[in-house]
Amino acid sequence: MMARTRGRVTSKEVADLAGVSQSAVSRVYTKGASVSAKTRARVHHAAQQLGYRPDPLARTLVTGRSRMIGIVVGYLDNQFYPDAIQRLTQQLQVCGYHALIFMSAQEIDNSDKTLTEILDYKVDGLVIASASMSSCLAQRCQQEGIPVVLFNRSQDDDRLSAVTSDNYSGGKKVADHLVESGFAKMAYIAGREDTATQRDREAGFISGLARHGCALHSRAVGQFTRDGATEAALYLFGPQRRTDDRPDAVFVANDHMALAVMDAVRFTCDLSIPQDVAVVGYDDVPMASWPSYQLTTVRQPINQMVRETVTLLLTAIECGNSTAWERENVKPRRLSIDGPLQIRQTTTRIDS
Amino acid sequence: MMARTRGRVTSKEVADLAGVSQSAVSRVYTKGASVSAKTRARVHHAAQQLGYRPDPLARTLVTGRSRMIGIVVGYLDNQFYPDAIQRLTQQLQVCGYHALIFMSAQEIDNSDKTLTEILDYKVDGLVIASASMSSCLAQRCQQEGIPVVLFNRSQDDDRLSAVTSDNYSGGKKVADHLVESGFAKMAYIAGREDTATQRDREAGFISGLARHGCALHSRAVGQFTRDGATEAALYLFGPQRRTDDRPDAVFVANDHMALAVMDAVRFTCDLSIPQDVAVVGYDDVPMASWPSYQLTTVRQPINQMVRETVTLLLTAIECGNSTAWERENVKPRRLSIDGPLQIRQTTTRIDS
DNA sequence: GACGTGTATGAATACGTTTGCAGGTATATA
DNA sequence: TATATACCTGCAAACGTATTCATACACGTC
Repeated sequence: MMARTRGRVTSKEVADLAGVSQSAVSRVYTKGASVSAKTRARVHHAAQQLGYRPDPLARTLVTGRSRMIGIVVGYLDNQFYPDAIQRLTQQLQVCGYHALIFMSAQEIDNSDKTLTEILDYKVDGLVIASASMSSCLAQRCQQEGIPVVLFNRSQDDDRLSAVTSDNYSGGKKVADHLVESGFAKMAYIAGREDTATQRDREAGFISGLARHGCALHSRAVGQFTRDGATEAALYLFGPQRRTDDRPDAVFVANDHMALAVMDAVRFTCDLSIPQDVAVVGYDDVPMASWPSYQLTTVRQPINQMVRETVTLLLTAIECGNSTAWERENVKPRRLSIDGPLQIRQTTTRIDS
Repeated sequence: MMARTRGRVTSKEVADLAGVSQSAVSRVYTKGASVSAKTRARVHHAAQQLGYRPDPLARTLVTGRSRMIGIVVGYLDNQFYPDAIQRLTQQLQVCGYHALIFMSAQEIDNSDKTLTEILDYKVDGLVIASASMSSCLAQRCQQEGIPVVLFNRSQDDDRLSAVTSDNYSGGKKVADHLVESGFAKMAYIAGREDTATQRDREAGFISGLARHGCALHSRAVGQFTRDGATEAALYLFGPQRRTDDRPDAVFVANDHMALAVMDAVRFTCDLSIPQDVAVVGYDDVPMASWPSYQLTTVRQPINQMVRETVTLLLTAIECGNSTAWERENVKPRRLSIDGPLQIRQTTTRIDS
């Protein structure tokens, strides 16, 4: 292994050492090309000797494919996303792709600029896990011909593929569980009202309650943020609220908020969980199972979601040329995967 | 704004429309090149009309600079890292760079493969925040001529720049605080023994204790993982330990572990914090200030660390050519930034 | 009017790779 | 032996940009 002092080793140098043409060494490294066993061996030997590795950028320039997938994410406060990113990255790596992670800033115009920059880098596909992404991006990607999959985020625009858990069904399961556990005055703390995720979870919850002849007792909006959730909890359970008007159970639109709600309920409102209030979340982030919280929650089948996301994206990418299949198989698909209710102590009635 | 149906708009097309040479349009987009106001205007106009954006990959191919910084990170379970990544990404974006995030897998050989892949993508610099990175990577990067900064991770090999908080001083502050608060039997739960971060925090703690005439009562290793910390806590505070041999305070090498310790102490060992045991962490992750924990901890001055990291990296990158400064200014620097002790309720003696 | 100085420009080349094309060699078939 | 077939191989042209070099031009200055 001979180390080059300056610059990279090029395929030309390998070719010279191996006594073949530059094309030959290129073909050795391009899968499916026709090359004899003899030259392959000679090239491999020369390459190893020189420490040669093909330059992916140069390759991208001519092939148009970068083997890079952009992942767009808003904030990483909510533990669900680091977790998802980690698994997505690994899964993509297994398939020979690399993940480019972008953080979309809060402002709309800025996120549009971010998108443009992503596209400039010629990613082969895009996973969008950020709620704050403007919807017009869809059009632009479609236009540039790069596949997009929304992750844990649906949208009205059904020209985009999306992978989510079955939010509606999840909400329903929560309703069933709470009613069957004997809770009566149900509250809901919503996420951002402009997201389908929020709407579906709430709709499922309401419909589930209705099936049992129940209705929502009260409602507040937490915007999917910790601060928002804290505020919402104070509105529902704060001292200004009459005790007989206080909900005895609350379904919070995600765990990130639910943990904040639990803290507010316990330490600011001085109430017990679940004796005074039952709490249910959504996601099953790692912290939900920590002893301090033991939060009942709908588990997002994250491994399955990741697997489906990658599959969807890669088939879309790899069928991008065959015009016959193109219309058939690349047609946007919307997967919603069912996740189980993980029952823990925040909803466990203590019969005393 | 005329949308192209197939492929990208090239500088040649812009040149043709503007009636200038391709060189001219290139010069318009390369800072510091000499272009007349007239042609600049014509090019801009044509570019806008066609929706032209320079291709960063092609640019990289010829300049050798990608304006990309690789960030290598191990796991994202520890909330400190998502937080750091978020800020690093934003700070880099401000400086006109993009962050490529890589997750180094657990195995050593795999992490080496990861590194190779990073270098293939021609990043201009590298931030390494992963403890599991083999040290030989240093050599390889130095050799390839790309600057590296270790973030929150020091190393024996002093050919690398590193930005950390002042771990030694932090450990000392913890000792001062615990002694002054009246605790007597001090325990320590260590991170991975092969990291300088771990060693420095412990050394500072021990030395601080010594200054007050105290010594460590007991010690366990948590490996920087939640499970490891739980196990360590059970070893120190589990039922098998005689009450008079039980530590009354424990300094845990980071918050990620400290939260696990608190859970184990409270819910498995059935002890009160801080009445039975005081707990101190390191990092000041968001959860440390949540009402459920209220963890006393050494705050990492993360904003300052990020700023210094970016500065260090970018000066190294941008002085890479001038051979005069090169030896002087690119010489590896090791910054350790002091962080305050954030006192909360896990160490607040209740005088009863 | 000659001459230097500085700026603006285009032609051409390089960056490292893939790939269409045409030729070339070997093996198999008639 | 001639011919078809398959498989390899090298040449050369891309991909989209930055940059060197030589030239052309404008502008003062002596």
